[in-house]
Amino acid sequence: MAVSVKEVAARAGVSVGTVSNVINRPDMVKAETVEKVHAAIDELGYVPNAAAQALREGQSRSIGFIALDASNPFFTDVALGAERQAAREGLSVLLANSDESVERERSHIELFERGRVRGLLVSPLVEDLARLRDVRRRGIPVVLVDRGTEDTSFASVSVDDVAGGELAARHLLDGGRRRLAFVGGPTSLRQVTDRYRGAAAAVASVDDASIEFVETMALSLRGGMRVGAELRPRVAAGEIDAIFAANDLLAIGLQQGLLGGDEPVAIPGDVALVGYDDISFAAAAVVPITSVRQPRELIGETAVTLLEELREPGAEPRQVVFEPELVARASSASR
Amino acid sequence: MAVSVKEVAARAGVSVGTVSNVINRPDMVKAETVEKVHAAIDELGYVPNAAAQALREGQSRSIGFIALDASNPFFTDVALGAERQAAREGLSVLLANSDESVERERSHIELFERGRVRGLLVSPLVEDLARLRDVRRRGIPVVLVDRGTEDTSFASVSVDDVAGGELAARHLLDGGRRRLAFVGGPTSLRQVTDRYRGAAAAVASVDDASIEFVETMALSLRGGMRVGAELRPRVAAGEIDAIFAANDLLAIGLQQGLLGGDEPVAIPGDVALVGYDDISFAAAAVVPITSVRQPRELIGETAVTLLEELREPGAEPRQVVFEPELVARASSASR
DNA sequence: ACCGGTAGTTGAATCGTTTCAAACAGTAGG
DNA sequence: CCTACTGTTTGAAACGATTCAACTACCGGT
Repeated sequence: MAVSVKEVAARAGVSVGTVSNVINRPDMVKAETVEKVHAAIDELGYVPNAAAQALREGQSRSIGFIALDASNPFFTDVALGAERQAAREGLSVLLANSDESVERERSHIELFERGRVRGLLVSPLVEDLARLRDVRRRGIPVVLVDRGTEDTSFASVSVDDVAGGELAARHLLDGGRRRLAFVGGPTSLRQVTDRYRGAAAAVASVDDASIEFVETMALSLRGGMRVGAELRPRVAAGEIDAIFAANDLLAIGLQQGLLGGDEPVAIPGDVALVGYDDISFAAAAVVPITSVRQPRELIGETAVTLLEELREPGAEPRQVVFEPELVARASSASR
Repeated sequence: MAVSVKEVAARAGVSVGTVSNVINRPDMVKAETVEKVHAAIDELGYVPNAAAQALREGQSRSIGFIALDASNPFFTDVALGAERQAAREGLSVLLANSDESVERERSHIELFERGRVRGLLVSPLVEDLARLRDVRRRGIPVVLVDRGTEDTSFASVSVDDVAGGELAARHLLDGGRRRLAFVGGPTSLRQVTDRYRGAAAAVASVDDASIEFVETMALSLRGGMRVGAELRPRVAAGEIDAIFAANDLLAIGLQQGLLGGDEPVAIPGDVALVGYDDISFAAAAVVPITSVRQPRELIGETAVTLLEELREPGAEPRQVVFEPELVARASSASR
């Protein structure tokens, strides 16, 4: 069905080797021949078969990117950065969505491994990195994205989530808040626990301040709305005067939950709100949301760079950590 | 480097054919042999090479999905639906982002064609479908997503954008608005022109109503903000009392532009706002945005189904058209 | 002892591309 | 006329999985 080098060769009246040379090293072929072959390629609509190339080369020209949640704009921006850098090196990025499901993460890893991708960027779901270690042992370089780890045998690009959590909590404390709630989950996500730890550290340094951990099932709009509605009476009762959400989707949902219903509370009047990631929708919310910004596209670019570094023989895996930055908006204004 | 059937065969003390049989038709192999082979597979960490399989089969188990803008939650939801349906059929979906760039669209089409994907779902950028016709001629089935076409030789899944535009405009007119503005662009996108046409038709049926086309560079938050700021004085001057945005990203940006600056206007007091797609952020905006809803995940699922249908010999390409639905929120309340 | 049949296993051929040693044609130098 | 060399082209081998005709071993029946 599909056109192969063989047909092109026959049409141009040369051998398959020559066709391949025309494509890959045209300067060692006579100009006249090059022309003949190109004519044949165009006439037949020849498109090289990537499967055959990958088989020959031992690996494909693609990088696999497994995101925690592709519907979170944070990850699409990271992916955009990765694509950009990959394009510069003549590679492409295939995006897969683990949707916070361990099972899907597993099946995507396998899919990419079967595809002999050139490398894997993973925003890993679980604390257990054993599976990724297996992948690496089989010769596929792995870079962890948005997640640092003590295991320095992995290359990683991350943002200091403990510092980010501290930044957020300190900002709330500086604004005069004392009864904080941290909303996030599942606790199996490192991002969630680190951000909480940072916030808790900041809170511990202030005498009369406290922080409470409110666990959610997922870092989603929906999850936030539910918790927001639950927390509303407690805010009204003065038990909570500030909420730090583990990401912006959650924060936006929380805001909806808090502002909805029969007896909405005021933001920032009754309660201050801080999110994380600074996705573009955070600024567009009912009350613009203060957020901890991460250099999203830079994270993606750097991940691809680290991946390419890993391929050099004897290369040491690097851990790159960026610093987060607080973007203050109306949702956390002092009272 | 990587482990192949050959090594597995050697380790298990059988031939390569037997290893393959164990994997693909275990019931014709002696139980004892199956066990031996599985042991070898586990010990060596064998992962089948998808490139070799694809080469042999003539095509891969993956479907390519080229989205107009992967950072638009609308498309990630469509992709989610597609993935779900694909998973049911044992396939996977590879996502690529054309970012409203014709050049990137072209390069992704080529990438997928090289990869001999099983089919292509495309949300096409340009009116010119010639390139897709070439792809199809080379034997790769194509389904157009979110875009109908007169060319009935293409299978497509779309939502009636003319009806959607009419729905939006009629809603605004019913609310007493008369001086409408349609904001969208580029005009090369069918979605944009169809939605405008529908709106214009509704406006034409009301005597003293008018509609104006305001063109933007892209359907993005940023583009909306810019136009919103530009339109603000004209709204204040009473020249415009309703805005229909070609999608929700634009609408959210517009809202920010209208509400910002020194002399913000009131929504829906001074101007009503309607968006399109009903992405989850629309409801979370400063003023919750009325929007025309499309069955996002269903679109994705249906696209995959149509693709599989196309593979059956002699199958006729189907055009599926869904009906849009208006979701009224605060941004378009009557005065 | 021979035939037919069943169950299990084998290994060569195939897919499309790239590589590389070898072949070839032509030219300059001796 | 031979040698050495350059520039160009060739065709077979290799990558890994699957398929399928051919083969082996064994059993039951005659």
